[in-house]
Amino acid sequence: MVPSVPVSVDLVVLTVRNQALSALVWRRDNPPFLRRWSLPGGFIQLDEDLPAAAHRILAERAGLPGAPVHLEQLQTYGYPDRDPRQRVLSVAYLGLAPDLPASEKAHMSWQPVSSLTVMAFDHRRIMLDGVERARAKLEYTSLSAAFCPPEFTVADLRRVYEIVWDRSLDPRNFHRKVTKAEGFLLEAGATTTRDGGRPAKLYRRGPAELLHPPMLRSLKE
Amino acid sequence: MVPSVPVSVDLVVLTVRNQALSALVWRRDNPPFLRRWSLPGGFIQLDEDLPAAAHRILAERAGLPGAPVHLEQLQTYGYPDRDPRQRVLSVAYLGLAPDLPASEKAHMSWQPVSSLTVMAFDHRRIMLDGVERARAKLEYTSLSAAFCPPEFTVADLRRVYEIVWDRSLDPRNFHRKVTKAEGFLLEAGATTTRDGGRPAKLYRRGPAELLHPPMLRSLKE
DNA sequence: ATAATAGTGTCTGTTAGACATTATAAC
DNA sequence: GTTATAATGTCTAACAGACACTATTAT
Repeated sequence: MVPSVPVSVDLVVLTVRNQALSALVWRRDNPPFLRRWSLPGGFIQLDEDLPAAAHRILAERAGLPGAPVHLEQLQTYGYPDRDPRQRVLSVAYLGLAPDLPASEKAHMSWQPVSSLTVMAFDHRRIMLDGVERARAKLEYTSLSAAFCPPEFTVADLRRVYEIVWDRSLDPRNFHRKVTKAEGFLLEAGATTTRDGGRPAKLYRRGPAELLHPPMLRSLKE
Repeated sequence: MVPSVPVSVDLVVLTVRNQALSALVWRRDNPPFLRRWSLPGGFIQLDEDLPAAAHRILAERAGLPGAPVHLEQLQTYGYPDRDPRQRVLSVAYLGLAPDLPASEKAHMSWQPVSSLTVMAFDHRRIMLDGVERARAKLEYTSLSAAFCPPEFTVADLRRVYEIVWDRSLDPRNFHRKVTKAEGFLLEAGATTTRDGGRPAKLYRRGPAELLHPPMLRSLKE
């Protein structure tokens, strides 16, 4: 006799908006945790793969169909009373997105991570785990570009690092490191003066997934 | 109506034995995959937490009760037909252990990772994901010491890195880096001449979990 | 012209990797 | 003594961080 458990997929979708690292959340309109912020999620269907469920929930529940979101599995949360109604196992996925137009769904909104101090279930823990994963991965992968639109400047990319890490970075050293890292950035050819001053070159994501050398967040401020 | 799925916990327990990175596996004695190597695993019980299930399986199924094994969640595998009999979601855990006495269980043995080219279900994929996680974590955490007995020499630790990474490392540079890394090693006071030559100091694990600076596997051999 | 931002160069201290040398045991 | 391994030291090239300087736009 093998016990079965309902399995949900919950999403920690992060973006950089208004100078703040923000997560996609919705306000619950039913008990338990009525009116608390909650991560978008849903139960997996029979014969549905986990990544497929994550993409379906991103489209249907989160209201971001077809959005260019990097999705990767985060962790699985399973202690028995994390949902007071019944035991639910939750496979969390981490999504990184550029600053998108608002979700089409009612009750769904981007909220700064720092403001989400109280959430439904164990969703705050899940969200914080996702934030820490994102912070760590910016060091040794090229995922920072997942927070940017298809074409972006070095300054755009620097602001992503500064906001996600909550640190200021020297623009000149950052420029040198990021343009020297093999396969990180490809010149798009065009420039922009949207930020004023000398025109900035536009770049696209390069083929590299891992950064050599990595962008280390040093110990000092 | 919420679909439920049986959930198993499978273990990738790794150790360094006979100059080889080895995993704890057993030979299946039932179909499907009769006689294939398989990871130790079992279904979670009602009201059982995931880490608790992992420890229970380590003791009962793997035959290593009370062994000093570092356990951490690896990943969750859920595509629908990974078990041909019925859909099973598997939460994999990674375990790192010193060279232990053999498991008490029949059919259970340590096999070199490189020899496990064919396994039951998707267990080879799971095992390789665990190996890659272990390789990566040796770089920036102090987990290498989890492969060592409570007291060990710098040379012991170096052999762990060399075998897990399949690289040779310069003993002198390794010694300098590892003894300078803050909180990595604590002198145990004693020495040993078990390897011949000048007596080597014995160390214990220090309090640090993260290494500053990290032990990078460089690009070159 | 001034202001603002982009991009390059220079200097210095730290670190990685290569490798010489010394230290302490067994035989 | 020789041999084996441990531990320390030296040198050089690469890199991080601090910061001066030049380049190109808008006003």
